[in-house]
Amino acid sequence: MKLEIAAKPPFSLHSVIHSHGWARLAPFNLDDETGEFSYVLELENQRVLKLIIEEIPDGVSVEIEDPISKVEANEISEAVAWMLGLDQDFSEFYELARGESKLEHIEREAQGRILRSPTLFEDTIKTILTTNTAWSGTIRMANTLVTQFGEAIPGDDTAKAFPNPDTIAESDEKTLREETRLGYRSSYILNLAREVNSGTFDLETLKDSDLPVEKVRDSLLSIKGVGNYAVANLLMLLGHYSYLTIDSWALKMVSHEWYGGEPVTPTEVEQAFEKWGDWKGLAYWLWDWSYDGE
DNA sequence: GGTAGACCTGGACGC
DNA sequence: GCGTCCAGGTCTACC
Repeated sequence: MKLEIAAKPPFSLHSVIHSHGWARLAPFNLDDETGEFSYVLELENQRVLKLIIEEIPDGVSVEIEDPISKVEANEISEAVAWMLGLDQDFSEFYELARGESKLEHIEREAQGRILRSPTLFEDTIKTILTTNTAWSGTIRMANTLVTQFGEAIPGDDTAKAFPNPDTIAESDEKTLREETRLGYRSSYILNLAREVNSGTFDLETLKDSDLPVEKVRDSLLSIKGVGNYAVANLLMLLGHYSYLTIDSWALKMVSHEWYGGEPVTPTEVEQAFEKWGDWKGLAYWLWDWSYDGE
């Protein structure tokens, strides 16, 4: 079974996949040898399917091994469209960026879309898993979480979906610490799963909320484990670019780019991108640093 | 409101 | 082998 989903041009699946590290976090999978890009999705009816996503002339195709119903096809199409930002329009940003040599590549390569998970719950957990750890640690923790708590495709225990809030909520901090090895993040993730599962916190409504970005930010900041860096990352995934994902890497890059290697503060990083207004988060993210950080 | 210090883990590094 | 440091931060107590 193969679905075809249109994307607003210009579009590049390669640019979405490489927009950040998410393609390396389970249940995404990017095969370095074949180039195959896939995601294991659990549908609302709890059916678990592997989606193989490829670029086609006007968008993407999604290959599913087994037959699916029309309702399931619609759910998959909506999920993939969200994950790849197929409806997103960056023409205003492209126009603004013309003439800036450090951003001259973005329109040519159709950059701007940032790969995201089907749910904000999954992206929030993954963002928490990026904090205060090496990237290899983030990959390990996400993989263990999926392996330990995710629903498998029938007959294939190696392919599992991202766990639902209820599955994690039923766990406990000891298990998350000692078996999933999430460290001090265990309590953050357990609290979030329990709040979402109980309905205390309706996280998913923030995906298409009419609230001002400041209100969305406040709501996300109320999550334990989500601070300034994490909230900026989540806002960027939601399509709000007025905050910068200032982490230790950003400080190093801006220091090298404009301050001759001298230490800089988060305020100075903000100032460096102030001219890009509501697009500054994306300008920072897509900036050609051409400095490898070594 | 600003800022030390603690926090899990695992890989890199020096000895 | 072993100890130390620290990585794509955040929270809390304290001032």
